[in-house]
Amino acid sequence: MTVSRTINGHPYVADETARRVHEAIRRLGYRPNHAARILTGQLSKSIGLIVPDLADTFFSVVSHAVQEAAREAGYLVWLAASNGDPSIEEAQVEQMANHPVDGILLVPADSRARYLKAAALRSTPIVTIDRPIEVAQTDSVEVENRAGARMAVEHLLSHGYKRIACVVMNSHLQPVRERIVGYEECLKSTKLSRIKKVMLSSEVSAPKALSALFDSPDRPDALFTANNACTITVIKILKAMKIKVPRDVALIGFDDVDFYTLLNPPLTTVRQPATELGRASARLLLKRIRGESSSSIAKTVLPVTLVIRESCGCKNRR
Amino acid sequence: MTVSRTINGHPYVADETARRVHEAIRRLGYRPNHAARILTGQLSKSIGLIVPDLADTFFSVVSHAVQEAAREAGYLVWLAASNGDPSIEEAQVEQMANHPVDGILLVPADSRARYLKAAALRSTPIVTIDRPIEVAQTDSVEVENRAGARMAVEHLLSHGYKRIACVVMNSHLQPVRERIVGYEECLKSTKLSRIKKVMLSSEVSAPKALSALFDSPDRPDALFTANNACTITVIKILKAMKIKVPRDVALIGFDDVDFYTLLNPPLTTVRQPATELGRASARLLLKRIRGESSSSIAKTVLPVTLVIRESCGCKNRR
DNA sequence: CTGAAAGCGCTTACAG
DNA sequence: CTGAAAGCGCTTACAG
Repeated sequence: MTVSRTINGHPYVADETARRVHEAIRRLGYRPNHAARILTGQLSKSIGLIVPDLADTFFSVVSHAVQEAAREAGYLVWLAASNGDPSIEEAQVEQMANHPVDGILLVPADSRARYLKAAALRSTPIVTIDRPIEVAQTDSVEVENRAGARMAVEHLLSHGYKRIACVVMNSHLQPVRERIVGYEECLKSTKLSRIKKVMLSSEVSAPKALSALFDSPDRPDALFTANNACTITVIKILKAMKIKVPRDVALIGFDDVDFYTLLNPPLTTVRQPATELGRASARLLLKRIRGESSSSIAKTVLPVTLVIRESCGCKNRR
Repeated sequence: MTVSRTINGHPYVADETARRVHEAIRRLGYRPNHAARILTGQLSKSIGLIVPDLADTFFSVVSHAVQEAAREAGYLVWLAASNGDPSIEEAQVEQMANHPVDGILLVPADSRARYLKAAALRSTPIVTIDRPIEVAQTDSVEVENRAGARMAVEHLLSHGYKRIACVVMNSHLQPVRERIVGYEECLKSTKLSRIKKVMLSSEVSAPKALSALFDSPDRPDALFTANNACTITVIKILKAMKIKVPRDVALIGFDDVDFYTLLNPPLTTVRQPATELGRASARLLLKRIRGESSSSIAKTVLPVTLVIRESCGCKNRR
């Protein structure tokens, strides 16, 4: 008891006693057992983090930020990757909740997965990152996907491009759908360019889809690639097709990566604040855990910025 | 008690009883409390993973593989990043060990850090990834750094390059030091080229160091960049200095990244098996936890491969 | 200021 | 095959 009080810095421990306790702790190499603490109803001081793919640059940056914010608050983080499979994700949520963790940060593989409904109702608070859950209400942190897409398309329009196509992969993902809507809204409002969407279903079928696009009568003069995987695939294929950017076709991607500055031409992209996304979601979850946030759902939307480099044609213009 | 037996699949539970237990579990939404299990001396079925920087592609790929291997074995993983700071690392090792975890996977920020000596002696097994500890003995999984460097340098020599410089950042890291040794060994044995090492201490001072190198009388005709951060920095600077690769100087890097195929020219590099590194270390740790491995230290060294693309001059040659 | 008692939710070992 | 007892290492609440 006295040891417990000393360790936890409770008042009413005589200096001399505290000294002796510390001395004994040192001598015996005593370490408090965390599991026992949890069992008495203390917070576990741990949170879970589940992302689709940790090897993806975007998620690894988000994860790093989460981990850092957690550490600064004295929290440890459990990590899991779902590989985009909702059933793996469900099992991990379950395992984490039973451990128990104080809360879970989640990038859902599928924002409409059935299990999310029950999971959101459990006592373990959940905060979603990047992709809000569509079948239930939880705290969420996301990014201005629609506005970001509009910024990209408006920039292309300002260059005078007339036939702007939107190329996407993983179009089932909520943020990607939002970006498509942003693209459409923008073109509809200006009435300058026809809407043309190309869905790339896999890396294998992508070359065929793109060559069809470029062989069509209204061959695009600019592309908006709505997510990272897509941008990279498109760059590879354009290279193979010997289509030069921005001379033959301009390109703006969504989601920025350091490497893009090294490409030829350096890529113009809509930058998402990945680190801020991680930090903000961790902070929100910790607030929720501490019971500091109100009972209503908190929704944070972070701004994006257009990083202008050369693939949009900005250099040629001067 | 009967519930415990049923859940854990012990023998001697009447079918009818088991049925009733499962029914009750379902009805009440009962979840076993993991913390209580740990307290009775069960394995926690969790391991810790500490890397310097999760946002680094190499470590994020390793982490993804670790996480996957752990999940397949029914283990959960704690994640922490040290930001290269041994004192942060020490605190995380401590926190994980107290939790407790069954074992720790560690990429040490400094393989000579004092605290590692005591940490290696603790009952929680440690397996190092990429960087073996130099002040103590633990299981380790690493890569053929020396041989990899030799492969790179030999390839450059086979192109007829005479003045091959080795450029490094973070030369305090054990694997980087090994690669430098490999570079030196190779040049010494052939006696064709003088040893020339350039240490880049920071991104800020790097341009000056490189322009000094290229202005010197024995300006190099080929570069071996011994780690990823260095390769990227060098590419940026060469671009700014308008030095063309491989026309003006050939380049081979150590550590491969998907993006390198998109560069102009595509980069020739020594590829480390990052995923295999993660999987192998997780497997080794799990074996150690299960007491399956012998009491002696296990050291695994994984092979590397030279991925030949164009920055070494291979295309020009044909 | 210090300590004895009870309990967190499990499991092990023992009794029936 | 089933259950009562004791204990894992802590903390809370109570007594002194």
